[in-house]
Amino acid sequence: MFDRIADVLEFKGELQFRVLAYRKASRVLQDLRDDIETIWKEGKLEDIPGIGEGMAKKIDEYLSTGKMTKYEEVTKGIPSSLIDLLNIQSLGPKTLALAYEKLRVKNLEDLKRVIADGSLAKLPRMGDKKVQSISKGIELFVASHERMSLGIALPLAERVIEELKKAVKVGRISTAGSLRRLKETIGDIDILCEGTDTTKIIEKFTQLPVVERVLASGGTKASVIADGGIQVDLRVVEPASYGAALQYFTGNKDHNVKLRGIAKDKGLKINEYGVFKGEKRLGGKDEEDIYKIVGVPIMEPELREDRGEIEAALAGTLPKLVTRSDIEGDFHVHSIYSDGSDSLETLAEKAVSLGYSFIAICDHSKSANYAGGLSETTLLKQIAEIKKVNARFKGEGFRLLAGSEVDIKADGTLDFSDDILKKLDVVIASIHSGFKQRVTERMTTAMKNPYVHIIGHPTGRLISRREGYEVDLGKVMEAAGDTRTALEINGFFDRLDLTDIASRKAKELGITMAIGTDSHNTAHLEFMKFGLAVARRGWLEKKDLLNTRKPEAILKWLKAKKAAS
DNA sequence: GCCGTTTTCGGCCCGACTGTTTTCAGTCG
Repeated sequence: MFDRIADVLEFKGELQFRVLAYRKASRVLQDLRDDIETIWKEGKLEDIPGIGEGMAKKIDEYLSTGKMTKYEEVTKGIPSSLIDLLNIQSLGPKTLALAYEKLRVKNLEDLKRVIADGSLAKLPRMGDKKVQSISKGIELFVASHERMSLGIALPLAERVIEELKKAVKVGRISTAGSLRRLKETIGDIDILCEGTDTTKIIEKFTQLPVVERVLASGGTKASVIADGGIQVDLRVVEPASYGAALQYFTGNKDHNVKLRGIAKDKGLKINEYGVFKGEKRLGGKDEEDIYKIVGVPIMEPELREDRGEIEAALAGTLPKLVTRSDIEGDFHVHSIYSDGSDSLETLAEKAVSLGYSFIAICDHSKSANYAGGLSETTLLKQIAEIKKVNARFKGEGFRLLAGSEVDIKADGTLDFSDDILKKLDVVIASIHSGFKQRVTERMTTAMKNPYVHIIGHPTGRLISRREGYEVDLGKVMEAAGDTRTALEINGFFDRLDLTDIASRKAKELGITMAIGTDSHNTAHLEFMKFGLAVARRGWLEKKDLLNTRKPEAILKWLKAKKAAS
């Protein structure tokens, strides 16, 4: 609602700072790790940075009565079909207001009409070229205005960088923006590169094979649409400014605003070319320069979301984030026994090549007909084969863990009996059906079972496809703490579940987490990088993840639950 | 609309590109 208010106020020409205040309020509420109702009941709304007296009153009114007077006042008489048009590139609030006032444009159809009949181009400060770029914006708007998942964007960005390196000589080159922060979804791909012959680099970039269409192209930057309809922005800077530009374009916006504010208080100015005192550039070649000069310890890109990382840096309490080299293995791997496509041996070989000391084979359980779930008999057969494979890999310091991804059925019971479960090294319990049926209760019951070690994909969301279960994550986390059950960070890029914010909350509650890639073939094992991205964005350290321990220590940890119950 | 402790009023990050202008407004990130 706050976001919508911001949109409408902007459309109405309201003071920009007020608009920004609403946008910021919207963002901090979305970033909350605790339930807003809990904070509200404790009377601590105004403790949230960005929420002042005015916003708190509006939240209070909404939570008390279910309506918000300000929202109704602001949006009164403004059709939502009109405000939706602000998502069209090159069409901003000023132009839209003009079209609304002069030409009574109220929706996409109207807009298309005034473009076709030439009346939009005749308005003041409008012309054919402007209308043309709005037309292009409409095409993009209609085709896809959804963010793409990290799992799609990252390989595409890597491809663009490879092509660019082949086409022209460049210096340092990196992804920037939300992609460098490894956010779960990406709006557009930002690439930054270092070079002296900027004109040539820009020119070659716009001619790459992957480029479908050029949106804009200037002396230092260009925007194109690449295969698949995603926008790619390239920015070229000279070596002395590369670090400053990398810092600047990595963001996020609120992080940068805060850092610049700190710089400003010290009489310094940060822009994408460096840190300046008056006219004098104090640094900018490397990203570290910027933070160092401003007096804020540098932090990893994944943390730069203005979620308290600058404050933590200043207080010396930044987390030492878990890294890829800390990871000993993967907890969630499917094999050819259920709906995976590779054998136990092939999976083991790949895992060894990744430097792992274990992977847990967790195929589906018997009720999962859709995924070739294993019967008790087949599961026992699989356990026997795992033992054989382990004998082969013994000398390499690697072992398969025998596991199962056991369904929590719609009636709340588990798909295998305890007699079966206790034969396994590791048990993941997951919900695959009955998404709206007492999900929280079913999960907490499953956690009370001493043989259940991990809850798989705890919210069930599929990025941009499915909302997830009706689950009270707060209660699930409480139960995870009480029963000493781990929660999964599912690294399959469509899931990324738990999310970064939920993972951080779980960490704060002292809950251990386990990354599982939900692999269905050897290539999927690489999705560990996405699970790791979530963990790092959730401020997780080595100790917070079960994956960072050796198999013997893991088995000890897993068995301890049974011993304690 | 938020925020601060040198301020409860007056700030609020900064610059590139485009197009319509002939000095700048609008949009974007």
